[in-house]
Amino acid sequence: MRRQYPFHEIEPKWQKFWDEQDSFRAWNPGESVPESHPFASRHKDLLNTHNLPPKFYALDMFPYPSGSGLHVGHPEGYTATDIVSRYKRMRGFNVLHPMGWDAFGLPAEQFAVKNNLHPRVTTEKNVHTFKGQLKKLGFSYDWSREINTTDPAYYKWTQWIFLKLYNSWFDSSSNKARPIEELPIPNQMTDASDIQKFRDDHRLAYVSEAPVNWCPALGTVLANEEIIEGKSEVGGHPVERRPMRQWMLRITAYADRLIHDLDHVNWPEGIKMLQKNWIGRSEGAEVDFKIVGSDKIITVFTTRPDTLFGATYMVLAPEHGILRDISPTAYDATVPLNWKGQESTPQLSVAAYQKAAAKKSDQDRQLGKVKSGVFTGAYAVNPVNNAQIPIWIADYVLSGYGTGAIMAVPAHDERDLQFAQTFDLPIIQVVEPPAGQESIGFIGYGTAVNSGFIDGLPTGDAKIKMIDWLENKSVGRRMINFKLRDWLFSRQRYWGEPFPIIWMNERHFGLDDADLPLIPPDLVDYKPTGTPEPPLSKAGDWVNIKFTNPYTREVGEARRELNTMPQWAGSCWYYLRFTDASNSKNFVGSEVERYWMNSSSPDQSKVKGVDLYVGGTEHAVLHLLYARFWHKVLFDYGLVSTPEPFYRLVNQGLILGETELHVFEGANGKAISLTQLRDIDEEATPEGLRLFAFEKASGAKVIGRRLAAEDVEKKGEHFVLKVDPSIAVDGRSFKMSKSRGNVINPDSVVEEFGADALRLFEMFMGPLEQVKPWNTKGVEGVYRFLGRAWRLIMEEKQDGSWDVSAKVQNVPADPRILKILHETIRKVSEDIENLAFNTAISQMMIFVNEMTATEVKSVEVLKTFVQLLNPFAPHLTEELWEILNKVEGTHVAVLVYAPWPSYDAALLVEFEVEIVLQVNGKLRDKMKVPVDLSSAEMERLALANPRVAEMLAGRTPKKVIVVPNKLVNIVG
RNA sequence: GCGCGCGUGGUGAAAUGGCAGACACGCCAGACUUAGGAUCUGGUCCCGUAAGGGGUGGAGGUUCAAGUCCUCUCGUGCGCACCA
Repeated sequence: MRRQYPFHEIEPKWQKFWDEQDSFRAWNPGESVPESHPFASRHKDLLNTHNLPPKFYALDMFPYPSGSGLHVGHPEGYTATDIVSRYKRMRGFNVLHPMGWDAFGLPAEQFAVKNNLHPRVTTEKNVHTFKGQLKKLGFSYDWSREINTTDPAYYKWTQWIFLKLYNSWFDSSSNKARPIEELPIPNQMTDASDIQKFRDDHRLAYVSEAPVNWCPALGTVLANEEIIEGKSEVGGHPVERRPMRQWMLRITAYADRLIHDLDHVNWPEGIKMLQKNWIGRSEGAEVDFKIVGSDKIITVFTTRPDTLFGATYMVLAPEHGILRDISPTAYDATVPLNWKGQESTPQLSVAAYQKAAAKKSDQDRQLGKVKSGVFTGAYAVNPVNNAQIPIWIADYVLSGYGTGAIMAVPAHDERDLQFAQTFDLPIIQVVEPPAGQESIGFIGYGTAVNSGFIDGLPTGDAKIKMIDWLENKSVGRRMINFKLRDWLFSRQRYWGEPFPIIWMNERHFGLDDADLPLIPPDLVDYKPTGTPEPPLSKAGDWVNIKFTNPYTREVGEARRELNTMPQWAGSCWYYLRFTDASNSKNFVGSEVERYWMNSSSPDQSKVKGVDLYVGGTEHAVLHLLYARFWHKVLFDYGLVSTPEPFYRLVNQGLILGETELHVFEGANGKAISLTQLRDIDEEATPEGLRLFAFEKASGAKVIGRRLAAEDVEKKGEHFVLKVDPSIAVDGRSFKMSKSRGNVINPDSVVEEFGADALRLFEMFMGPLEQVKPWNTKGVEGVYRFLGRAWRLIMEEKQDGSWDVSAKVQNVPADPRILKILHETIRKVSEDIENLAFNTAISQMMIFVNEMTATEVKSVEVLKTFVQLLNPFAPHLTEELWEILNKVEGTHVAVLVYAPWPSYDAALLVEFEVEIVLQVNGKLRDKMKVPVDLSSAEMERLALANPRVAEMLAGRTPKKVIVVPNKLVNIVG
């Protein structure tokens, strides 16, 4: 296609200019701004008093620099924050808009292993590619603050924060993290090694031997959060449970705060909900059950203590530690008697069942399948009625939640009912449902029955009375439980932050801050070992060191921790580092942190944290939860000044591949033109047609093969399907993927249409938060719009070069145009604040359409319009700004720091408004009346209208509704 | 199964309870052109020659007035999934 305007010259020109001028530099408190910088001239007054203007922190989720380069999904969110950043800069804010690289992680290492390259090398290469691609899109990043999580100068502080966690315990009385030295030691504890162990058990970063998710294919353990349907999130490999010694972070201590503080941030409700569900708070009670013939007690957690009288058996998770103690006979041998004490067919031994359960993947343990379990031979005593109930083990009870044991109330729990029916266990109704509902299997709230002292109480009251009773008798207590588990924080990987931890005599010690960063050894072979032994074990010199025990001063052979941190570590605090990226003394300077993370202007008094954070929903739970957790620990120490990191969060919607047409036979469809499909042109090969036939649930007959070139006929300019005219065609969009062949490369879009068109299109597609398909024709549409805007000012000469149009003149604005201009100022300003970029662009299109039709074009008006368009299409507008300034004969200043236009409300006042006349709610006519006409007068005019009279057909109006300046509705 | 969101032209979408379909794609017609995958102008929800009527997944409801609010229902997307 012919170029609409010379973007190929304009874009590199201004990118170079911005680079050289350092236009987008954000200034920290205490920094001196060079007089030559446009920021200085814009904020002369403030800088004279050594003050900075109000800040605005617009943050993108920094990318993982993958080998395949930028994807069109990246620029979507980046453009949104860039528009806001440029807008805020013009509004006079000191804008922090940074970018960096989340460069540790599995894919980099896997790629490196496969191609026999060091991950550092491939990472550097990928970062270079990404950065080049981003620069070509004209984002206003302050590149002086670029950070990379794999840079020792950065991960030094990641390790430092880890040590903070390591050297802390959670004081539940003050609900805060405190230094481990302040942990109260039990009086009777005097032995130094006991004390050390006691402390180790309370650290926010601790070592656990619990069963973890081991992924043999990846050669590492994974966090619960990284497992989807029993498979690894990365690669989809099977995962098995096995006990391993791992580092955990005590995120559960913060569960309550992580829920509550969501009330104070401006996030999408859906994301708040996801986090709340993930944390999974539930209120209930713990109940202690005595075991018959033993002095042991089993504690269960229940949200329905009111159903305690209906507990007819108890179930323990297979991994429950008490099993060996309570069922010595049944543990290794089969139980000869069933739970009723009768002889029965032999069942598995407890040990055998445990073994079988451990092998099962999570998927095999899913709901809906037949429940399995074995009787342990032991009985527990129900504290409310002293009934002896059999104790079973079953894998439908999870070891990681609550106490790993439940009281089973089959009458009022779906799973317990299923289990009871399978094993013929008693079912006792204890809740009477509202009328008309089946009582057995009823799980809602009703009235207590067959329940002694709580009979007749509604469920809510019954719960309270039961808990009071339990607490009185010291056999139970009020309890809140969370689904959230502690965060498995170690990985058996090379390409991650090494732990600043040393092991000596089976004890771990944290490094001193002075020893950071701890840099990993340069291995020749950093491939996973295929066993739980991390790759770092291969670096003998690095691993084995002499160490002095800081407590005992004992010197000896020690070993470094061989695990590395997960990829999430670096992204947990990068937004803080951006505020002070080159600070070598601190993870971030406190004055700087306060400036950027807190409100600094009165009108933003509620804004705490990053002002705007835009990214994909894929991080709705993990990254955002982890980062909030770290932030809160830092907050407890006063190292950051806000309880939450991100004030306003927005999720951009996924961009799907271009719509594919799917064809059916037999339904009531018609042959359609295929020009919407870009790949069909004269050069198209049969393979090039992205056209598939597929089966539709409605039963339309399927063509059953991929369409070929023969199926398409050329009619004039268009291609038409040569299929039966009774064919139905359906359009569908899919996620972009290499295998589907529908990935759009931003580079090729920039090449063909320019960066401004790509930016504009991604914003024009629809609401930012919505999922939407790519459409190359749509890019052409906004590209044409930019061309029209360019041609408002420029004219093409015979030789193809451009010159200022003679229609552009130094004249006052036409009043009609002025009104549209001010409407556009208002609409664009409001829409940017609301991130409604699509409608802002629509308004600017309306303006350009109007302006195109005028003969003489006022420079002043055009300049204002160019300012409005600038955040969206920065290159084109800088060029036009320069040209218009020349025409006007004014001093050329960079548009980046030009003040944002304000609209004149007086110009928007209407003198006449169009009133809609309705009869019985139906539009019948319209009339023009002076603005703010009285209701009585409007009514009179409406009734006098001939169309209205006609529609009333002589009836007397029963009622007349008058909405001032809007409509009159006559009910007749 | 549970939770949340979304259903508007051929397509992407607009619409503080007040004229449904702004803006754009596509399509149709015209102008200018050696040419047009450039540009410009006009048209384009459905039925109807028209008057008029119908129309925001479906069925009800509230209201003078519903795409918008309520109830039910169907479809679809996302998330969680034996969490006691």
